[in-house]
This record gives sequence, structure tokens and C-alpha cells, in this order.
Amino acid sequence: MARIAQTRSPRGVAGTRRGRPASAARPSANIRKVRQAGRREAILAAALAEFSARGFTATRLDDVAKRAGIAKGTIYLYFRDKESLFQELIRTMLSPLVGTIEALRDADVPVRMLADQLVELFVREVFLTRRKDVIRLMISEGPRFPKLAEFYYREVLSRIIAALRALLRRAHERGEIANDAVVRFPQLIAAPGIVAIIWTGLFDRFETIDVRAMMKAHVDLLFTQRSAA
Amino acid sequence: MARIAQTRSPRGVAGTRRGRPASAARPSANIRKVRQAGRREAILAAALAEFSARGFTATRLDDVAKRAGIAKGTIYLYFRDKESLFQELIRTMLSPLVGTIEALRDADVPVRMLADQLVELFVREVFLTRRKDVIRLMISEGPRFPKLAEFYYREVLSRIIAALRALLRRAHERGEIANDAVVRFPQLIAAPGIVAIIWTGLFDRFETIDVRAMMKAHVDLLFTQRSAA
Amino acid sequence: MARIAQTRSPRGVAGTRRGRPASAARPSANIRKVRQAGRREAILAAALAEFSARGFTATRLDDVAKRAGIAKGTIYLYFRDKESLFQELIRTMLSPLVGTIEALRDADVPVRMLADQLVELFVREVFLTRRKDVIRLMISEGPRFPKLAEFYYREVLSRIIAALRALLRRAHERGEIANDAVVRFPQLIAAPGIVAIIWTGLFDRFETIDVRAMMKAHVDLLFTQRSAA
Amino acid sequence: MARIAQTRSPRGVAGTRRGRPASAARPSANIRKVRQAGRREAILAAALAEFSARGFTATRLDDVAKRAGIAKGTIYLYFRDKESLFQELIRTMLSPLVGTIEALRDADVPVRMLADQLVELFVREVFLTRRKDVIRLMISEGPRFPKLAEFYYREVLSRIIAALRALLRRAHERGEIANDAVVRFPQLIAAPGIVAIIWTGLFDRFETIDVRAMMKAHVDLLFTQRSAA
DNA sequence: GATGAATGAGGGTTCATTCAT
DNA sequence: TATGAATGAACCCTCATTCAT
Repeated sequence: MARIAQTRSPRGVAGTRRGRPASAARPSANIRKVRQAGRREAILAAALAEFSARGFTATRLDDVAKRAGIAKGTIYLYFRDKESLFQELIRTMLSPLVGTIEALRDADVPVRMLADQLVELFVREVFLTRRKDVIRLMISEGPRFPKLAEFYYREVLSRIIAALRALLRRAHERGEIANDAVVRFPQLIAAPGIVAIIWTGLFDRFETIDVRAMMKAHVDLLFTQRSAA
Repeated sequence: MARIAQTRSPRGVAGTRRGRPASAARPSANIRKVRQAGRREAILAAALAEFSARGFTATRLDDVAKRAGIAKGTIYLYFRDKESLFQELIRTMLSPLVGTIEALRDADVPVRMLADQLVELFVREVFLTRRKDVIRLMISEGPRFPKLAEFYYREVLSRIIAALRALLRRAHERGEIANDAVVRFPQLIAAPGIVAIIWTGLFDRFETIDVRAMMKAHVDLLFTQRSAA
Repeated sequence: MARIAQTRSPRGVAGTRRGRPASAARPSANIRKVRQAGRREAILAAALAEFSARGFTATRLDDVAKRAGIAKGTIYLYFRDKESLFQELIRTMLSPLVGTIEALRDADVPVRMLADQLVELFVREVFLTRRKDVIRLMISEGPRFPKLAEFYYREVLSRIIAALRALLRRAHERGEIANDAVVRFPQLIAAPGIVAIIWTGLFDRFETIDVRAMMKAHVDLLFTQRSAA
Repeated sequence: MARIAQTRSPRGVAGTRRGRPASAARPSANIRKVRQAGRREAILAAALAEFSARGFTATRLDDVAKRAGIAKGTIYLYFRDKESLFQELIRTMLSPLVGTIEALRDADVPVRMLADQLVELFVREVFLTRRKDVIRLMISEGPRFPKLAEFYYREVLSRIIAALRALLRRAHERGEIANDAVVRFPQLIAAPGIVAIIWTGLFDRFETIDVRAMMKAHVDLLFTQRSAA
């Protein structure tokens, strides 16, 4: 099944002098590039861990550096400042989601099947990965980062919602869905996933949740219904 | 309909050490008490505003004091430290939720009606009040405050969930609910509310959500269904 | 033997309404005076305890008040500020020393006997009382309180030294003392006492000192000698 | 005569984590090390001046930094906190005393001569240097720093006393000392030195003391005596 | 490029002092 | 007179950011 593209981040880095095709005759440059990409990835990974554990403000770049195995100053070679690091982290991790969802939209299979795939996708590619933490960060810190919220809304959410809505409307028109609730509020589809992410972060110690089961139960609710009459 | 008890904090105020019967003949003492209660409330209100706007770590007690119209040091007459202020804020605001929910449990009306009342209660007493912000805070900062999460789980959530589950099980047995999804995952009932709170905090600028409509649509989904066959 | 005048504190107890001299014509005024004296004494006693335990700067007036059984503000009814309290404390406790010493000067007994009395006086009236702590305070904090040091020098030390020197010179002239060292440096007489006070404050846990024995041994040294030839 | 080793702190500096042989071919690293040692010394010197002038609690690290010509935060690169700075200051300055005293113990010269050397050593290496201030600090603040007092007792005092006692006992057995007072209370040897340090700090403005003369007079007292009979 | 020592603004907390009751 | 809540200046310590090596 669909898999969300991994972030091989060839994307421009502050201060990075790029250029020079991969086949070029000065290998050291490539080594450098690879090493640099590695550094960047390492910093992002470390940042995710630290930001997740402590939140944006309480995270110390010192700890990020330590975790990434580099010196504190090095972070500033790859990111303008703490805020940039945070924002790029979220962007990098969430961007790939869109493509996947939009791909689903164009598939011509029964919606119910798509919904099941969606659940599976969410569980495997979000809930069981660090992307879950990124979403948690987005939820926690988003209100203090309007730019980030806007990016997320424009580049990710609105497109996912549009894709979902198109999908669901089609299904509704075909009679696959009796109740138009999810057509009007496609957010409902994601609701159990969101709740599961939050629950896990807060209460897993006391009571675990079977995300997959909950999401499936919810999908059942959405799709197997018949209108009351 | 039920209304959540306001917190006029009759509870002992830090710093008031020697009790004195409320009826005592020294009016000045009472004046003091009233003023103290007022201060405490003012601090809590200011703290809620600031914590909501900036998060726990980024909030400056200086700003809380300014907003409450008092000196910075005064905060320490009512709360041990920043963390205590934060935790008491959450406790004070969320504790009253429980009673209300548990009252609903024992009502003997059709579940569907109760569900509608629940939606109304949530919208009126949570979503349109500052309690919404407290829940957002709980979601954002909870992971860094295990004690608080535990309190919230034990004192609030687990009891609400138990009440809901009892209610829903009864409804399911009576045939009011065809699908047992919500019996197994009562969190689903709250999911749209949670999502609405998060959405509002992040994306209201771009697209508003009609919470009441969404929640009602979801309740419809949960209750008007018939099993597939 | 001589005894240093006690600071006749019928030391007041917080909230204790005390007696009422049977003879007084306007009792209330006297009561007030007595009570005030009691308060003042209580504050001084509490201050001594706290200053001794923590030093001037680290002592909190709050603790002094608590220990004295009064409210913090009350201290300011009896002393201008923290520094005044400190200085008055030292003055009050050390002033009575002078009279005692000067009395010794005029006694017409063998110096050796006087010296023994001095040792006894020091042990009983200083070392085994709180005056020891006051001297320790003087030593510790004096450098930061030039006024206090000056007072102590002018009102206490210089007079004690003058008295001692007169005494010792007489003894030297009479041949009671062979070596004139103590005539030139009367401080030598006090040295073991000072050292004992300091030692006790710092190292008593590890090794105790028998002050009386040490001081007597030292007096022996000073007086039983014969010039080398 | 013996001279107390200066502390040019070759000891590891906080913050220098990865060792690197001193002979290594990277000069910049050595420059750094030298500069760091310099900083550390500068901070210690500034700290001594400030602590001496104001006492531990009243000393502001801001002032220490200013005096050392560095930024406030820099102090924390070399010392964990204010207390560590204080304790390390005392340790650094007093540790070297021991070796010197113990060296004297094993010398095989008449005790009287050793005593004179001791006086000279004290005057030159303690009284006329900043070590005098360190001892004053130890006396003033020691009671609030039990750890420090313990260190000083175990590492310095008890060893000095043991050395002195051995020395004096030998002298007593040889008949060089008639009275065994100083054997039983070796502290007596130091008493005039201690008193001089305290006197200087408090009363030098009013009356100076000739330490060397006083100590010599005292030594005379201790050694030139003959038992009374 | 990479390092990490140095900086210094910023914020939590304490506590001497005041003053309304 | 006595109280203790309120004040706000002061100070320790942290940490994002810079820059010499």
C-alpha cells in the first residue's frame, strides 16, 4: 500500500552552497554534501525528540546538539535560529502527507475500502512513527506559530480536506454513504485519530487505547449506517 | 439545563492561616477575605489568559501580574510557584465538569436526548467559555505535567468515561444504539469536540467551524444508524 | 564573683497578657511598658538566634518574627530596620562587659588570681551563654558594619584593653610577671578565648575543645614563667 | 625558607571535557587552555575580593564578573554555582598550607627555631597575602558551610595540628619546652595569628597591631619559660 | 565547515519594607 | 499598638546567539 515518501531533504539549506552535478569530478564535494545532509537530518531528528519531550520554549538547543552529536554552533550553520529549526522540522515532516492523500482521492474504488486504507495508512505511517509527535507538536505549539499554522492549513490540511470532501461527496451521491455528516465535516474522519494521538501522549500510562480498533469502529459507524427511515 | 458550578473558590487561600468563623464580629477580616478571594480569582484569570496565549514556559509571571493588576510578588502569596499556579488553574477549572456529567448518567431519559444535552452542555459551558482554553492547555502542556495528567485522568476523565459507558451500555442493551462502537470507545463521543477546540485554536482565521452543527451531525451518526443488514 | 548584669528581660510571650504591678497608679501605662519591653526582648532574643544561625544577610525578618511570636511588621515598631536591629542587638549584649572588666582593674589582689577570675568569668558569662554567639557575630559581620566595629572598639574593647594593660603593667612592675609580652599585647590574654569561640562554631562536631582547660593552661604559661636567664 | 606553592590550577577546568595531550600540535587548543586557566584565576581572585568585602550572601556574582572583567554567565562555565565558587575558592587557597607545615615537622632543628620560622611563614605567606582574607572568610562563613568546615578540618587543620603536636611533644620530651600546655593545646600557637587576623579586619582603623612582634612575643612566652619551681 | 567559550538579556523567586485595617 | 498582605527592587541562574579559533 501507499507509503509516505521519506524525507531525503535535498532542499536548500541556509548557507549551503549547492550546485555541481552529482557526476562532477570532485568527489570530496559530494562527500561533503552527503555529510551535510546527514548533519541536517541528525539535527532534525534530535530536534524532534527534544521538542516532543519538552515543547518549543523549554527545549534547549544545547540538548538538541548533544543528541545530534554535534556542537551547538553547528545548528546555526543549517538553521537560522531556533524558530526556523522548529518550523522547518514540522514542514519537512508533514509535507509528504498531502501527496498521499491526494493520490487516494483519484483512486476509483469503493469509498469504504478507501476509508479502511486511510485508517491503515494513518496507523502505520503516522501513529506508529514520529509523525505522530510532529502532529502533537503542531497541536501544542501551533497557536504560537501563526506562520506555521497557516502553512499547515494551506499546504496540508485544506488540501487533504478538499480531497476527502470530493471523495466523500462522490460516495454520498453514489449512495455509499447515507448520512451526509462526513461530507459536511470531513474533519470527523480524522477526529478519532487526533483523539488517539492526544490520549496517548497524556494517558497511556493509565489506560492504553487500541487506535486501529477505535478508528475502524468509527469508520463502521460512518459507513455501514442506513438513514433512519 | 444543567450548569456547571462556578468556582468561587471557598477553599482555603494560601496565606490565610488562622481560620476565623465567617460570622465573626471583625468586619475588616471579612473584607480582607473577600479581597483575597478576588485577588486569587484575578490571578487565575490572568494566568489563564497568558498561559493560553503563550504556553506554560513562555509565560512571564510579570505579565500575569500586570494583567491581574497586582505586583509580581503578590502571586507568591497565593501560589507556591509558577507550576503550582498552572496546576491549580487547571484543577480549579476542570474539576466541576465531573459532577455535571455524573448527574447526566443517572437521568432516566432516552440516550439520544441525553446526547443532545451533552452537546449543548459542551458548547455552552466549555466551547464558548474559557474552559475551552483550559482544555487546550491540558492538551498542550499535559505531557510535561505528569501529575496534572494523572489528576485529570483520575478525577475527571476516567469518571466521565465510566459515566458515559454506563449510559451507553444501557442504551445499547435497550436497542437505542445499534452499533456498540461508542460503548467500546466512549471517547468517540468527545472526539468532535476535541477536534473543534484544536481547530479553533489553529485555523479559525482561515476557516471557522460550526461546532454545534458538527457535534450534532456526529451524534446523528452515532444514534440514527441501523446495523448494516 | 562578679556577674555580668543581666538584661532583665521578663521576656514577653506572644499574646500573653501578663501581670500588672500591684502598686501602679495608672496600670495600663505600665502594662504597656512592660509588654513593650517584653516584646523588644523577645525580638532581640529571636534575632540573636537567627543571626547566629545564618548571618546578617541571610537572616529573614520573617523568621525572626515567627520565632519571637509576633508579626513581621511589629519588628518595625521597635527597630528602624534590619540593620538597626542587628546593631542594637550587639550593643545591648556587649555593653555590660565593660563594667565588669573595669571593676576587676581596681581590685587589689595578685594578678594571677585576677587572671584566674577572668578565665572563670569568660567561661561562665560568655562562653557558656549567648554572648559567645554575639562575639562570633561581631567577628563575622563586623567588617561590614564599620559603625558597629567602632562602637565596639571605643565602648568595649579599648576600655577593656586599657584596664587590662594597667593591671598587667602594675603586675609587671611588681615582678609578678617576668615577661612583658602581655603588657605590650594584652590581646594575648583573650586569644585562647577567641580561638575557642571560633573553634566551637566550626569544628565542635569533629573535636571538642575544653575551653577552661585551654585558657588555664595559657594563663599558666603567661604567669608562671621566669625569664630565661 | 619554605614558600607555599602557588595554585596555578593545572587541574581540569570545568568545560574542558575532551583531554588533549599538552604537547599536541594544535596550538589554538593550548591558547584556549591558557586563557581558560587565566579566566578561572581571574574569577577566583575577583570572588575573593568580593566575598571578603561583603560576605557570601551579600556578594553579587554580577560584581564578581565585573571585577574579573567578564560577563556574568561566564562564571557558570567555570563553577557550578555561587556556592561552588565559594567553596572552591577556599579549598584552592588553603590546601597548599598543609604540605608546608608537614615539611616543617620533619625538620630536625631546635623547636624554638622552627617556631620562629613558623611565625615568619605565617606573616609572610598568610598575613601579608590574600590567604589572610580566606581565613577570615572561613571563620565568618564556615558555620553556614558544614561541608567546607569539614574539608578544612580534615584536610588542613587536623593535619597541621597533628604535625604541630608531634613536633611539640618531641620538644617537650627533650626539655626544650618546660610547660606542656602547647602540647596539649597546639591551637595556642596559632591563637595570636588568628586574633591578629580578626583584629586587622575590625579595628585596624583605630589601632594597628604589629603581628610579627605579637607572635614573637608569644613564642617567647611559650619557649623561654622555666617551670615555676 | 565545525567548535564551544563567551555573552548578556531575561525571568523566577525572595524578602525588606510599607501601610491599610 | 499590632497585623500581615502587598509591593517591587534585587539577584541567581539559564540559554539563544555570536564569533574567535
